[in-house]
Amino acid sequence: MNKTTIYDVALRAKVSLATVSRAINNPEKVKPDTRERVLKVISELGYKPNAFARGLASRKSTTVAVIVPDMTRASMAEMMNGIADIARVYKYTMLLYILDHDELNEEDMLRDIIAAQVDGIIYLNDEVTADQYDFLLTMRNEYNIPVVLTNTVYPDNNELPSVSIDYEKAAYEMTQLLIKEGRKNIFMVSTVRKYMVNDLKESGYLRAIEEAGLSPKIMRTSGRVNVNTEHFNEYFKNHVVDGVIAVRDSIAVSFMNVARANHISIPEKISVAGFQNTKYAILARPQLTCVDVPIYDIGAVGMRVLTKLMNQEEVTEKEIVLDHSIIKRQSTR
Amino acid sequence: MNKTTIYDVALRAKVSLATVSRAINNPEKVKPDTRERVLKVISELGYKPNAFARGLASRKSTTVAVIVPDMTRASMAEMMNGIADIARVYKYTMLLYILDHDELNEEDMLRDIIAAQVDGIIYLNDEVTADQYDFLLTMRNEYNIPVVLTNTVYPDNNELPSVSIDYEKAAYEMTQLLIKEGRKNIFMVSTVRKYMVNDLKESGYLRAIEEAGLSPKIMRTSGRVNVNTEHFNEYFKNHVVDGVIAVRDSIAVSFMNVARANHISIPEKISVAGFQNTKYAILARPQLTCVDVPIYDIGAVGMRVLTKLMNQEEVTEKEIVLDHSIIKRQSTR
DNA sequence: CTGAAAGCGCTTACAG
DNA sequence: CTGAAAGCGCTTACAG
Repeated sequence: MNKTTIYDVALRAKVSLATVSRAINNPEKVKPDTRERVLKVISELGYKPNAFARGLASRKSTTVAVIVPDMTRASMAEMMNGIADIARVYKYTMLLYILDHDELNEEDMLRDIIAAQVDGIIYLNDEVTADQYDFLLTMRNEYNIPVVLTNTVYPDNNELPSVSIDYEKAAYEMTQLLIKEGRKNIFMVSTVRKYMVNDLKESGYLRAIEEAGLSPKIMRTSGRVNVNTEHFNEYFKNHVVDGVIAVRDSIAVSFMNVARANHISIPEKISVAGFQNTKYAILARPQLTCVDVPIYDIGAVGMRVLTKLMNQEEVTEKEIVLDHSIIKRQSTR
Repeated sequence: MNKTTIYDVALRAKVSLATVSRAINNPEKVKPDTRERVLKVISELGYKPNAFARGLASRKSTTVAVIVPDMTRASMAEMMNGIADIARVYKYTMLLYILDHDELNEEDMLRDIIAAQVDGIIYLNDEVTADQYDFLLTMRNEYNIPVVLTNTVYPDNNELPSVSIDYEKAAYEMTQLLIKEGRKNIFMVSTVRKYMVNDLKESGYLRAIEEAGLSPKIMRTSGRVNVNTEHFNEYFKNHVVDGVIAVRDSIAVSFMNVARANHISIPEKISVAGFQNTKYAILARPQLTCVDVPIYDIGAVGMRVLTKLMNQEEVTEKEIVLDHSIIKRQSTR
């Protein structure tokens, strides 16, 4: 067990513990040769400052809270990788808070996070309710803890720094692509449950459709495969369709499955597109055309912005919009 | 900002800070009415003990390290949910350590984790190298930090508690299923990169094949779709095949895509099965028969075991094997 | 059942 | 550039 403490290092390096502390935290304040002597002892002893003592004394934790509302999102893992890689570079540890669906107790979480004394908060993915947004604002304004939103859409956000892509534009471009293919009856397949990010996709779709003088057709279904399969079967009996843009890859694939079961060939009869560029898109047949969201980068850039904020550096751009791209595959012509 | 401390509570409740501390940590040691008075003040003030001070004084952190070697695994998110739900119940906070692929610096991580003073460690998923295993043993034996492996296969493990399913048996059963369908040329499609969990699947496959007097055929390919598509095309030109069991759903789907491109009907000509029961399996056409791994439960049970160990409770079963099941869909007959 | 006091292992003004 | 000392906010023997 024999934990080595700062005293052990000081003793062996023949300096005071204050000097050891400085050698670690403010090396420039220590004379080069003593600094080296101290650092040598540190590595000999394998000394690592106790995080609690350090946090208590300095009021800094070099810890960030990663708040995840929904762990099952396909993009989660990839975004976490982006965050983790940057966190590693800047020596931050990640505290993971997965929101509980049953009872979102912001009050409790607030206290937990404050007790944990995190230096920053990064909020992942899509949905943030008004309550949650207020909670994040409280953290920032009253507790002075920097907050960054990554891949999170909040329409009235003009307070918190964010990193995302322009979903409205992406949907606009994708819709234009189908229009240029000559499609006239293009449906946007969105979700029954309301997601702000899907609202943006719908807006972009509507803008392109209206510009082209076509009539907008938005269908809302479930993300659950067995449910939406039924729904597609029923719905498209009575609707003419030659284009489908789904808000998620998996929904697009689900639609393609129904189309194939009904002997409707894709992309000959219907062009289909999705969002995200997941593995579903590549494994599907035909392979799915979709918007590629640079999810790793969103995480990495978000964490980088957070490190700047935690370090009191100036962040000029509040709302960072990364480039997306459209990946054309076999489901469109 | 005004952080409320234990002194504020003590003052207002007219007791010493020791009593406040006891009211929180050892309520039974405090007279009921003082206890209630203290707790009332605590909730009035919204007091939450500072985690650092607490950790420093008590040497306990109510924090567990969740070590994730590979975040991109499909099972990751679901297992995290299981862990998080139980962690929440027992009031543990999760520190997330995502291993760096480039340089697995166990030494550094060990120091980090020790510095963080976690009460327990949970190691997720599949691979653990000999070095990593040694590292975990060191944590347990020298630093006295309980460790639990979840869904992690280590052949020589007889030290660390683990929660998993019996992959050998699952593969054995799946192979038997295809044999009963009358398949004679059943391939196991495994990975080029060596994974211990896939070794187990191969063993189970071999056992069933040998029992049936058939000849074993193991093919190894890449998990990357574009690579294995090529590979499948090439390989099966020269091989007779009427059954395929892939070590992962996505590989099975990839194989089905190649089969369809070559106008080989599934399951008429070839039965195909996978492992995990991911969304790929359901979105594929035909829908994929596969082994269902109760991944949420593995996480939840693992965390539960860890709470017991951290709480010095006895854990009778060192190696917990949860039930799996085989989900028959359209890719087998 | 309760309080005074030591101590956990650091950081950081303050002197020098 | 370096050291002595206070203090961060708790827990926990030790008395009573």
